[in-house]
Amino acid sequence: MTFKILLEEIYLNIQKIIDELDLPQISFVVEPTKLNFGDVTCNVSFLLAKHLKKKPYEVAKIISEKYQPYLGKLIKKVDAHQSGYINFFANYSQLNTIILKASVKDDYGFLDLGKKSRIVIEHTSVNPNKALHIGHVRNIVLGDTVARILRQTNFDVKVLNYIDDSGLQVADIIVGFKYGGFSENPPPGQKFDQYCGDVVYVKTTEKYSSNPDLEETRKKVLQSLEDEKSDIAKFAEKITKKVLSDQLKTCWKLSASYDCLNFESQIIRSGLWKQVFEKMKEMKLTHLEKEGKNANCWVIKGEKNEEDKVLVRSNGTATYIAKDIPYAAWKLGLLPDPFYYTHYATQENGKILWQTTLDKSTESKQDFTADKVLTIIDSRQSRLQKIITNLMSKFKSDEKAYVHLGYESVTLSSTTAKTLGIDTQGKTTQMSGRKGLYVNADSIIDLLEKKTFEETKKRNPELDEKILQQIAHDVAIGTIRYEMIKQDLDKIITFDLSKSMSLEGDTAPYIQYTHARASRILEKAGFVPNFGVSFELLDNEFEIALIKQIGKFDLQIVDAANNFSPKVIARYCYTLAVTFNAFYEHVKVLDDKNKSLINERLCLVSSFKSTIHNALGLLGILSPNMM
RNA sequence: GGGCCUGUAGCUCAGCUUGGACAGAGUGUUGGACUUCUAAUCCAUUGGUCGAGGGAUCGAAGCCCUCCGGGCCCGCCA
Repeated sequence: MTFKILLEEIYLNIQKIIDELDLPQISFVVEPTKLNFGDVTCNVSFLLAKHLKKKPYEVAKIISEKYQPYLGKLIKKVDAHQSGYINFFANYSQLNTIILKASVKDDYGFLDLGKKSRIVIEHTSVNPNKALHIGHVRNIVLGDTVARILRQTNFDVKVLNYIDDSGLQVADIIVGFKYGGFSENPPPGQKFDQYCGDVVYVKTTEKYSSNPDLEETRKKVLQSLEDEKSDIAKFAEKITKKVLSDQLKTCWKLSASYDCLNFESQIIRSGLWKQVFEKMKEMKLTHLEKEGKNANCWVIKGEKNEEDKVLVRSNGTATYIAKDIPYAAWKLGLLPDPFYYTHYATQENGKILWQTTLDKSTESKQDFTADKVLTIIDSRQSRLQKIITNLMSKFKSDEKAYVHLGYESVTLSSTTAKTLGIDTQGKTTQMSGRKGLYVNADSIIDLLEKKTFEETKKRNPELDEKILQQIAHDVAIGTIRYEMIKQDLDKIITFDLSKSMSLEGDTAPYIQYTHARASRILEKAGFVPNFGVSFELLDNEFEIALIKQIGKFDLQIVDAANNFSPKVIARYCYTLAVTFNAFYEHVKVLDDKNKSLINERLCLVSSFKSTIHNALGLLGILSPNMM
């Protein structure tokens, strides 16, 4: 029972008034006020003003008049404002108790939007030939956060990580190992994924321009990758699994987790493509081009002015997109599942991570398909994703079955590019794995951990090294996750090394710090606050403001879940933290002489603490008790 | 040439889905607050023709149209 209930009650009552007065049915909004005009506001009078040919204020007066009988327990006053808004004033002596008691329950912020329905999310999906860079981190954090929000709203979420282990980028490092003379062992101290990406991949791709033979070799390697019995394929499997294992360490460090790893090589060998291709032919979604530049190719017709997309080359081989289509169809459960599943690892949160296999002798069948699929890939792939979305909507007869959640990429600031040895003349620049121009995820985490360790030690010199390290880690991961999530998906993030080290203002540490402050108050109080009281003493502006914010948690979750917009939760966390800091500054909880008041305030602090903890948890950010 | 995204304070961004009450934050500037529940904090100060123009509306940062600036994508590569 929270703000949401308030809104719903007012909405229903206004609807009743509309019916009673026989007014036209319109879709009005009841929402929390942004400014200091009561607690809840409604725009119905603006909308009705048009139909009734009256001024909004006149309509507001009529409706607020009619609302009088509905006033009572939760709403004590309704006011028709000059501007035309109808403003409602909550009865805090009642609402306080309701919100505070609800907020400390385990299920606070758990909403049943999904009704346990299955949703599959794919994210991360990094080529297994290099270490993760800061751009991949945006994908991982976005995907993981959306998964957390959907779980919180009672969806049965399964997270997939697609491993493109048979693509060109993998072929590149195989060429490097087999024909470029690179050792299979990295120099001491270097992670294998970093060695593959920073050294083998970069140096091998450099050689192609001066060595055309090597490019021929790459083509042959690429072909051999598809044949599971070839030595190249076996070797590649060994290498990519090693890279993958290192990449996953980074993902786990970022608090991300998965349910299943899907290997592209197995999708190719499974024969799923043939089935989908036949289906597409039947449904006339692809056709064989007779003439023109795509003669003898199977193509998908472009919409309007868009180019046709080649599916099968004139030599009969399938193109890149022909690997993605069966995978998408498989995720939607449109094809019989050819895979078996083996245990890859048990993750830190206790969840088992499975991996696909084609080996029938292995243990089990699992189900990682759903009627609803969310694929998280950056918007540079929007065009391809749009083709797949269209196809899937026809297969599934559902426009929204397959959703591409796109986001803008992470670019490097010119100063950061310069530290990597590239002069971009003041402009930001796209990262490039091939050129070795990127900021490595592990190294940025390390830098942040070092910095947060120093900051924490400065404030808590008496603390044990291990505890300091744990706090530093939680704050560092919080910082990087928050930076990746706080802006909208369609905004480019310009990554700057020095700016990313900021721990003040609108950052995770700011928010985490409020949690530490609240913990300390509760600790110093020396007793567990008693919630069995009426909370009528909490009536100053800081207390009320804080209770109000706490009561808005579930509204934000609904918004975030419906729009796949984790930023909403990030903004909520920040606003809630700001409100708490104002309270902290102006209300000395433990100083008061009135014991009952201290108790009620401690309840409020406790309520805040658990709400901010839950809200940060949705972002995959932990809340230390000390900082 | 076509498609997608974007333009709000010096800088980085909310607000736009659902038009309505003085356009909000952070950072930066300048000044102030730690014998007090941790100053990773708070308070004050400074700062905006909401890219430009037009349209519909009683009313536009938001909706429609045109233009301008910036980014990304458009291979029988993956």
